[in-house]
Amino acid sequence: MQKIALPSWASRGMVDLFPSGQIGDPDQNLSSRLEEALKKDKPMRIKLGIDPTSSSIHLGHSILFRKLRAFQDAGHTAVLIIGDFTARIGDPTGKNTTRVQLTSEEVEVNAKTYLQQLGLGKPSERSLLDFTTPGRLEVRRNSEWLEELDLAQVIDLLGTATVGQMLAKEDFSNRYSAGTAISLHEFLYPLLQGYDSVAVKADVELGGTDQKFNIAIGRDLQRHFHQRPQFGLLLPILLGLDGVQKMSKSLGNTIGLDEDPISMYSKLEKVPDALVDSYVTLLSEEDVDVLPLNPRERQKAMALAVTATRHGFDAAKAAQRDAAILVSGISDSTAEIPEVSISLVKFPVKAFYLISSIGLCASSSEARRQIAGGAFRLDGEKILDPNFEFQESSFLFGKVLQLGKKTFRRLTR
RNA sequence: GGGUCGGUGCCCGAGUGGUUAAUGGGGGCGGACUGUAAAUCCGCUGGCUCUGCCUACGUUGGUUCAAAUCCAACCCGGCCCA
Repeated sequence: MQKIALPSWASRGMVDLFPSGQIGDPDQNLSSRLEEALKKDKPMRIKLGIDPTSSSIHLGHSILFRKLRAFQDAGHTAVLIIGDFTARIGDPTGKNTTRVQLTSEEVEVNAKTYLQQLGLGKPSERSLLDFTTPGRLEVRRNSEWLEELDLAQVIDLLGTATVGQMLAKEDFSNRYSAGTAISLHEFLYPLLQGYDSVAVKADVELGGTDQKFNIAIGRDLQRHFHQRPQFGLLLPILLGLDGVQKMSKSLGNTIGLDEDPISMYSKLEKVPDALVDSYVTLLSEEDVDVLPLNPRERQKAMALAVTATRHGFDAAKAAQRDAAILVSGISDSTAEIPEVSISLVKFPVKAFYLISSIGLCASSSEARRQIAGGAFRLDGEKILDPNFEFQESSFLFGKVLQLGKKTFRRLTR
């Protein structure tokens, strides 16, 4: 049997696929399985687990969803697992005291926002996942089956893995040798995630490269429960805006999926050069070969392409134009700037208070500092006195308040 | 369970009775510079409609005119022993 190449929609951006054997066994070869599925008109089941501990999704998450969508568009079934059970237990990983102990209500709220961000209720061409075509999506919660496990079954699960295997996992071994605590139930996590694969009879599991271990455990468990083991398809972890660390909310280097076109575009266009190609491959439909060679132009083209996948080409183009205008320091009445209403602000108002009350600074103290540091402009003119009083709200209507080089708010009624 | 070391601001980490909102570094934010950025230099980095007032050094109590610093109990973690 000869090797069948993986279609490009599946291989784009992929960093690892296992097993990837080319021998006659279709269980060893995803290409054959995809063909087989089409021939028998039996869609493959593509698993992706999400952790509803926070409610907002950023571009880093989206690369997995984009891949999931590609499988959907090829006629397969996306099985989206909301890890509500695991989230409720709380992730004990952090050495700081903030244990995320979410109630089931909070998890539900997060899950709902999550699904909305993925495009629930939106037309499918603009949404991240296809929610509408019948048979293309299953949304499951792992409490469905994890809640049912009794101790005997848990012990059975624990018996499938060894301490040595667990300690071989990179983060466990790091923490072990660094002397930081590892709670026993953390060992259960990979097993529970693996059991999810059994429960939904996954054929493929998608994940970041850091998920290799957990996905492999899923294969072991499926074999243990006499199922056909899943494939693991790994995608890179997207690096964040700093270009060094992975994109993560806690590191503050993210771009939210929901961000308006301008801030999305302007964050993207100043991503480090080294990241540009990977952003294009992972976050857009564009082909890196057609990008301009000049690094600055290449960044812009990337920012445009990526923004377009979320907001459409026209909005992205407008954002590009507006971003250029804004950075030049001149406010232009046509520029699309996020608006903020000042109708609730009581006048007269001091500058620092106005700024903190519309949320441009986290606290009034910070607003004072930023003003003193020359960070604020109103219609291009620097505000230097935190205590400057604006007498009338009408004076501010339509004006643009600017923090630093990239944050803008148009003040409205 | 026993011994021992330790828990400081977003993170790391100084400080061992008295100008301490707490040295220093990282990160973040802002300013200058630049192809935006990076690098570099500079400033800021607890809160409060702020010439002042609050809250902060694991928790709770105690000693003292005065405590992150001393004492006690408790909680949490590392290591060694069981």
